[in-house]
Formats: sequence, C-alpha cells, structure tokens
Amino acid sequence: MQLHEDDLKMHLEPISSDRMADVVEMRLREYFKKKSFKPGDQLPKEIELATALGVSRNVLREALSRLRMLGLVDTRKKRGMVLSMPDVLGGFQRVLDPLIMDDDTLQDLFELRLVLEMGLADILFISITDKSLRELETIAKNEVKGDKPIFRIKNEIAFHGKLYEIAGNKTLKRFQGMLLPVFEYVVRLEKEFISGKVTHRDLVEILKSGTKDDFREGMYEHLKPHFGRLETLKKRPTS
Amino acid sequence: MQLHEDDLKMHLEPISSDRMADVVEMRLREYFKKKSFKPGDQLPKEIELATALGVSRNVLREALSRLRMLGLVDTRKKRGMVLSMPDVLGGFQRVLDPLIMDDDTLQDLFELRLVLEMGLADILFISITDKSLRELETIAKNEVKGDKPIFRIKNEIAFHGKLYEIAGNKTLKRFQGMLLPVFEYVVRLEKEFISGKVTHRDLVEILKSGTKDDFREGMYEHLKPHFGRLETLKKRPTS
DNA sequence: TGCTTTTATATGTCCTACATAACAGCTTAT
DNA sequence: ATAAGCTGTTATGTAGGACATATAAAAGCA
Repeated sequence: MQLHEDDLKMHLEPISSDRMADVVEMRLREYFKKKSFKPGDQLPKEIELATALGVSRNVLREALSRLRMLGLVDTRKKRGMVLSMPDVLGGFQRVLDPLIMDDDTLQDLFELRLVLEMGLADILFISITDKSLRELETIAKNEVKGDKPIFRIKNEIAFHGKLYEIAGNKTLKRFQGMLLPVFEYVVRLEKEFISGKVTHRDLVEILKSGTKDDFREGMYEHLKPHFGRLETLKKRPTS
Repeated sequence: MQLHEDDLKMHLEPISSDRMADVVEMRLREYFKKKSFKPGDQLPKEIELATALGVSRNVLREALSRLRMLGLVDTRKKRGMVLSMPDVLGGFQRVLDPLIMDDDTLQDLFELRLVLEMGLADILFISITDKSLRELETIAKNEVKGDKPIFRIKNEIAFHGKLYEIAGNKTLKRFQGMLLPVFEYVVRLEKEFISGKVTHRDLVEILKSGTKDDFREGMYEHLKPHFGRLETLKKRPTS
C-alpha cells in the first residue's frame, strides 16, 4: 500500500497548485536549460520575460526571487540578470531544522551521517598526507574532556570535519557540518550519550599505522552506540 | 595568492547585498524559530508581517515565495499561512544541474556518491531480508547488457536504488537518485566507461553468502575504475 | 437540528509610480 | 588629448492601491 502510494506520487504530480510563481519558476528553469545558458550569460529583462510568459512583473519577480535565493541567477541594477553558479547546499541548509522535520526524515539523516563516516575511508586513504595527519592528531589531543554536550559537539565537529577536509572535499565537509546538529539532536532525544570504545585518538593511531579496513572497523566501533541503536530500530517494523 | 583571497573571503563577508527580500527571508526564519513554531501552526497575515517588518507586501511576498518553494510554509486563501514540514532535498534538487556547476563541486559530488555506496554496507546488512534480496537479484538478472549509456544508467539506478531501498532510507534513496546523473556526467566527460570487474550479479552473490567486509570489497571493485580515476587526480595538486 | 446561502477575509494577481544604481555618452579642464 | 566630471538613460528595487478568488465562518432557511 505504501509502495503503491509512492508510485502514484512519482508519476502523478499534483495538478496546478494554483500558484503562478511555481509555474513561472519551472518555466524559467526549463527555458534556461533549453537555451543552454551558461553561468555568466545575460538573461532577458524582467519585463520581457513577464510579457512573454503572460504574467505580471510581480509574479515573475517572485519566481526570480527563488532563483536568486538558490544562487541560480544574479541580478544587478541596470546591468540586468545573469545566470550564475548556485550553491548546491544552500537550499539544503535553509531547511535543516530538526524541529520542523518528521521523524522518518530525521532518522534518515541520522543514518546518512553514519553512511558518510563509514564511506569516507577510501577517499581518506587516497588523500591523506603526513602533514594533515599531524594536524588531525593535534586536534584529537587538544580535545577538552567533559560531559558537557557543548564540548562534545565542538570536538566532533573539529575532528570529523578535519577528516573531510583531509579528504579534500569542501562540499562534503560542509554537508557533514550541517548534518551534525541534526545528528546530535537525535542522539539527545534518545538517551544519554554513550561513547564508543574507540576514541578520536585511537582513530588517529589507526590512520598512522593501520590499514583501510582497520580504520573502518575503528570508525564502526567509534560509532557503535549509534549502530546499536539502529539495529534495535530496524529489526522491528517501524510505524 | 589564492590562499590570500580565501582568507579575505573568510573574514570579510560581502556587505549587505542590498535586497530587502533576502533580509526579510532571514528575519522570518528567525522569527519562526524564536517563537518555536511547529508544523501546522498558524502564522500571522501577510499584511501584519509586512507592516511589522516595515516593508511592502510585495517584498514580503517575494520572501514568502521562497519559503513556500522550500515547503517551509503553506498558504491557502482565507485560511492564512501555516508552517509546514519542508522537503529536505527539494532545494538541493533544484540546483543539481551538472552544466551550471563549477568543476570542483562536480568532483565533490562525484566523490560523494562513492562515499555513499561504500558507506552503505553497514546499514544494508542491518536491514536486509530474504525477500528484498530476492527482489534485488531479480533486478540484477534482468539487466539489459549493451554498451548504450541509456541502458547502463537505467541499470545503475535500478540496482543501486534498490540497495538504498533495502536499507530502508527513503531520503538516501532519493538523494542517490539525484546524484547519479551528475555522476554519469562526470564519467562521460573523462573517458569511455570502463566497467569494474565485479558486476551487480556478483554483488548479489556476496550479499547472499558473504560478510560485510566482503561486500565492501566487492563494491570497491565494482567502482574501481572511478576510484582509480580519483587516485590519479588526488595525488597531484589540483589547481 | 441540519442544510443552504450569504458575508467577511486573507491570499493571488495586476498595475502604476517612483527610487536607485550603473552604464554610456557628452562636456569640460588641464 | 586625456582624464575627470556631468547628465541622461535604463533595468532593477520598492511601494501602495485595486480587484479577483477561494473559503471559513456566520446567517438564514427548512
């Protein structure tokens, strides 16, 4: 039944949600694509677009405002509009508030973080250098111990963020940084934080002299409490 | 010189990009948070918000249009506005066009997909059942062989998508589905596609009787050409 | 009480007007 | 002749009013 519903949603989009701005936004995006505009290219003026689409400048501007928000178009007075390179994570960031997400999505993002951490190993081992390893070690050794959540979050962001940085992937680093608060939120919902047996310092040691598989195993142990939680959750049919 | 520029960017944010709609959007989001509105809660009327913020209804509506796009607010005539649960991936999806991304981001997303595939193993092994394994096998066995890219993409989406489905993570499945076209775009840019030695059917066999580590190794081999490409890319300083 | 009609109201759309920034072309001073 | 300054043009940014439309709530009716 659930699958059937999803299938319906996939093929049958809700008909005209009655908002012109929605349609205009879509049409504009299609237009840009069809004309294969590239970043930097000049776009027609507002009035031209509005009349061409048969809507008021007002509605057009509502749609443009969206595209501007996403960084897809850039507008300056007199100079007109140009297509530009959007920030891929911008739209994601604006919506990532744990308080306004449904539980399933919250759970999905929780798992997403685990997937990222576990999957990072391969790229990490390709990119790591002695220098970056030393920097990581410094971070791990400077960690402030204490039960206070603020410290733990700071440590987590610093250490794991550094891992992504070493992997040389700015987008991934930002992504993970955005995901962490959600992750912490879920953890705190459930129960008191139980730390894994493998610490950040242990992970550094593994990186120094261990293999890729060792690291994966270490990371798994580091995240073990969370995986444990998953196991009890996934086995029994949710909702 | 490049580093100097980055340093400047870090400390000197561009001053007020001058658009009221940007400010209003931010202020509204702050307001919702401060009042700790939850999905379903009624929001003030447009006019009230506009006068409170000291802007025209026009500007306010531009900001609201953005929030509506993200699914953050829902508006109906007469009924007013209510806060609602946004689609976390909606904003991401709207921006995911390989043609308008810079090369670094493209590369980052390419790697992201690899990370996801490699990191999925743990959750996969927690969630997999006999039934889903049979379904996966059916997909792998029905694959149409042929050099045509269309078939390859379809197979990839079907098979790997099923993996995420088995993992029981709808968000992740959607996410991966959105990432795949970007991935394929990068692959096709580089050179002719070289298939890994481990096929989808092999992966199914591993899932049947192998361990988690076996599966990871298999997946790595399946994606080997891409990892190989990464290695040559990451070793030499990129730009 | 239960159904229908009316009314009030908040959003959706359009229009006009003017402010503002930036470019282009001209003028002027050295 | 070149550089500096002035001026008009132009496209976006903002404001405010007007009306359409859907719909919740109230009033009217059986």
